[in-house]
Amino acid sequence: MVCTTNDLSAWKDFPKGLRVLLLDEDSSSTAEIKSNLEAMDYIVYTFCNENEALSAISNEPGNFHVALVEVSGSNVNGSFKFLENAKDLPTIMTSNIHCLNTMMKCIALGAVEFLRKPLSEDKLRNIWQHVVHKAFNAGASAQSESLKPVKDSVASMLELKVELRQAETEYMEKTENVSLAQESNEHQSPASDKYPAPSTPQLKQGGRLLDDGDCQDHINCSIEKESAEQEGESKSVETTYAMSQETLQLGDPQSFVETVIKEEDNSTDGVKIENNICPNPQNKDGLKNSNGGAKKASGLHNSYRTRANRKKMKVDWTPELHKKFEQAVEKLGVDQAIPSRILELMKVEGLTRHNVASHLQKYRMHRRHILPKEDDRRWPQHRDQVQRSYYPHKPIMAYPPYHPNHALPPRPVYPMWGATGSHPAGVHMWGPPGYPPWPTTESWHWKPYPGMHADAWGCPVMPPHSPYSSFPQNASGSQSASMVNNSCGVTQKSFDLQPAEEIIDKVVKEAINKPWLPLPLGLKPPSTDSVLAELSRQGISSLAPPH
DNA sequence: ACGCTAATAT
DNA sequence: GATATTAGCG
Repeated sequence: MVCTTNDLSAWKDFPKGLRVLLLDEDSSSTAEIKSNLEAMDYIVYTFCNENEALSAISNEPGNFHVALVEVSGSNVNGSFKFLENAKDLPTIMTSNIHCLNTMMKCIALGAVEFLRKPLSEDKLRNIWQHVVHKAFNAGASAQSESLKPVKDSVASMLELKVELRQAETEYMEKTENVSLAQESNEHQSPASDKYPAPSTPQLKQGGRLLDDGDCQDHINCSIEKESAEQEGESKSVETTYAMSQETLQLGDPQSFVETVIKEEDNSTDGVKIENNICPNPQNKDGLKNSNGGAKKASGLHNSYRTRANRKKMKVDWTPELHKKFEQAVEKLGVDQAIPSRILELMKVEGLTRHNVASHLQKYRMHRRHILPKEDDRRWPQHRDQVQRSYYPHKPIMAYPPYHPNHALPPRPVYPMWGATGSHPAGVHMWGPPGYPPWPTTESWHWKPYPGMHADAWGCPVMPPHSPYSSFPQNASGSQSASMVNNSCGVTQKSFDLQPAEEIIDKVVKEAINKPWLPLPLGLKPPSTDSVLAELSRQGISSLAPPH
């Protein structure tokens, strides 16, 4: 075809000579773009309607490397038609209109990028990237003759670079770029062609997520699978996750959540390279979920490369990721929340149980250490009756599940995870500014019983004066129990019956074994005073710090 | 195997 | 110092 080995040798100054199909109905802008591109040594072929362009493609397949297509208001369908019929050609859409839906549709139809007009020189200059990406990431079917030379050429360039770098470094693993080249040769999946350039072939993701209809996340950077973590050196097949067309729903742009995992790469001098990619901050508008207005950062992720080394990945617990974590925990109930189940519920590709366990550990620590203080601080009058109200412990206490619609106390002061307000700019993971990072409004259910909304909570209402004998809802008379039952209309047989000894044992035991959990009703943690009193009774007058 | 905690690393 | 990973134990 047009790309021959001669071209290859001529491509020392790549991307010079790359052939651009320019489809634009507006002749003046066409001329401008053309001249700009030509100034950059691209070879430009212009067309003013899609049929012409398409026939040019079909007549001379492989003649073009990349297409630049205008999406005009008047002929949107023409653009789409082109897209659909030129799947083998990396196609960049350009437009004055930047309607998110249109953009989405273009991308969904296979466009590699959507550029807003006016097309700056920078934008134009870089269009070759899509050609290279295609050359390396497209399936064999799409490996047209025009791409092959590109690939070879680029590969050889990269190899050159590798040698140079190796010369100046002591030890270094095979450069990712090389493995990239090799991998794309070996692991190409047939279905992996014609995806947006920045994204690499993806795993399809099955099933829906949490029942609130939340979105699917993809970790867009390669992580090793959990199965690989126990086995020694099995070269784990790297997978890079990106948006899949199956999950793409045109009318539902908010269903993309940004989830980023940083990959750390201790290369030569120990400089950390973060492969943190989220290049398209495009749609911030109207990203409200119907079920609660959760804001979603969205973005198509440019997974830049596919790598095959076994470096440890660092999971970046973005707000989105954490939110899923939190939702999983909520769904399970704090006490039932164990790493494996959370992992299951989160349905995040690539996340390992270890990651979740680690996060869970922190989460619990946070709850354990910060919350009681918060509680105290907010209701000092009940200092020695710290009541932890969120306790959906089904088996024993039969608390009602989390109710998403309950009213929140106005301007609640939620506990912060990290230092109080001393987070620099890195708060990105802890939610929108002004909000405390971890506990989102949905997840923290601190209801002082004085003003508690029993309707929403169902029943963990306890008279402020209730004695701290066990099970005040029974001990203090059936009155409170029945009142509660009446008021919330929930039948709670367990409250009507005198708890069996074993139940009490179980509760107490559990309270002891799982200190991070809220205490069941009627149990209270020892007050500071009583602890001190007991200590002094035992002859201990001062406390050594916990460590 | 799994969950949890503590130690370790970044 | 905060946060994620790893190791070790039950």
